[in-house]
Amino acid sequence: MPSRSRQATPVQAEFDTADRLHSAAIHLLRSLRVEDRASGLSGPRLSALSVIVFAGPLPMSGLALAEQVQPPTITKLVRDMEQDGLVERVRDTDDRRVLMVRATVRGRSLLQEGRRRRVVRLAAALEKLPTVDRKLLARAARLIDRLARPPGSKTTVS
Amino acid sequence: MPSRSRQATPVQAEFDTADRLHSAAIHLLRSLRVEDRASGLSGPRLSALSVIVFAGPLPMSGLALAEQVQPPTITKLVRDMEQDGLVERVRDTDDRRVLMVRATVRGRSLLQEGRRRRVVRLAAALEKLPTVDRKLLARAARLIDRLARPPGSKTTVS
DNA sequence: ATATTTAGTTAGACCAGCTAACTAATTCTA
DNA sequence: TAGAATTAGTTAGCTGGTCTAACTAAATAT
Repeated sequence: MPSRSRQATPVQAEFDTADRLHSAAIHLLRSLRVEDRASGLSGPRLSALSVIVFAGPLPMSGLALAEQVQPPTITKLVRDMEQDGLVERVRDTDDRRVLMVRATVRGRSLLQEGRRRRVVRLAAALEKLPTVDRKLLARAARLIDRLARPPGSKTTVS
Repeated sequence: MPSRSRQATPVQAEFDTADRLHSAAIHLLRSLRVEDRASGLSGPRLSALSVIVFAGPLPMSGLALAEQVQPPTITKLVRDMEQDGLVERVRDTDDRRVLMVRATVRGRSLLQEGRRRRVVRLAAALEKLPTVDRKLLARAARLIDRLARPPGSKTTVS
């Protein structure tokens, strides 16, 4: 629903792009959400689990940072995922305040499955696109992700 | 967190792009969410209000369609927005089952303000990008949005 | 005239996010 | 080294957005 540029001043152009990107992201995620219940892995879980699998084990705080959410959000997320047997929390022996989160075998395999499910529809749509468009989107995805982690995000994660 | 392609088979390539796009979208929205409370317009509200302003007045069902959510979601969203004086619901005189939603003056002006706030950080980041990248993202945004409305979405709504 | 369909709502559940206030462990400092 | 300050994480309690199932009311079709 963006693109209400009357006469695109330079600034207006970026603004429109930003707006369009924003609403595209909303719609994209909404359309993917359909697969959620099927796999038992929602977007946030999927995203967190992915970090845990590929960058873990890591402390709760590290996960919060990587996921750009507040600590309590992670507490709840990880607690629920632990209950579902996807991850485990292990007290760090050096610093006994920190809890390391690591994926279980089940978590690992569900991640593969869940990612597959969730993006499969998108991947299918992608396949129908001309090669140029696909390449464009591949580059765009990287750009967007960088854009979305602006100031001091030095997260190694992905 | 994507890009775990060992050897990119054709299918694998699309899968990776899809995955990356997915996680880019999550991160993008999270990073934008910071501005939410400031403007009082969350993502969904902003998106819906945008539809209402530029494609409205329109029936609840039309809004649900445009926003790709179930009717009850719209009921609540619009009810709350009405309470906040952003929109009004008017019973259609022809078909007295339908409720037309239209933006109030306040809604209109808050939309401008809200969009500005919410995407301003993104737009700023965009400005720092080389022109090629900006153009790429502008095209990508359109593509993504189309991708996200797959089968029979003939919504006129931008 | 009744049955069916359609538009929207209500009820009730769930998940994801937040802030504020807390506990426990660690580190700093006087 | 005792006490203060900091840091990691949790709990409690709120808001918002989403869903499905079951409903009401209006319109349409048989």
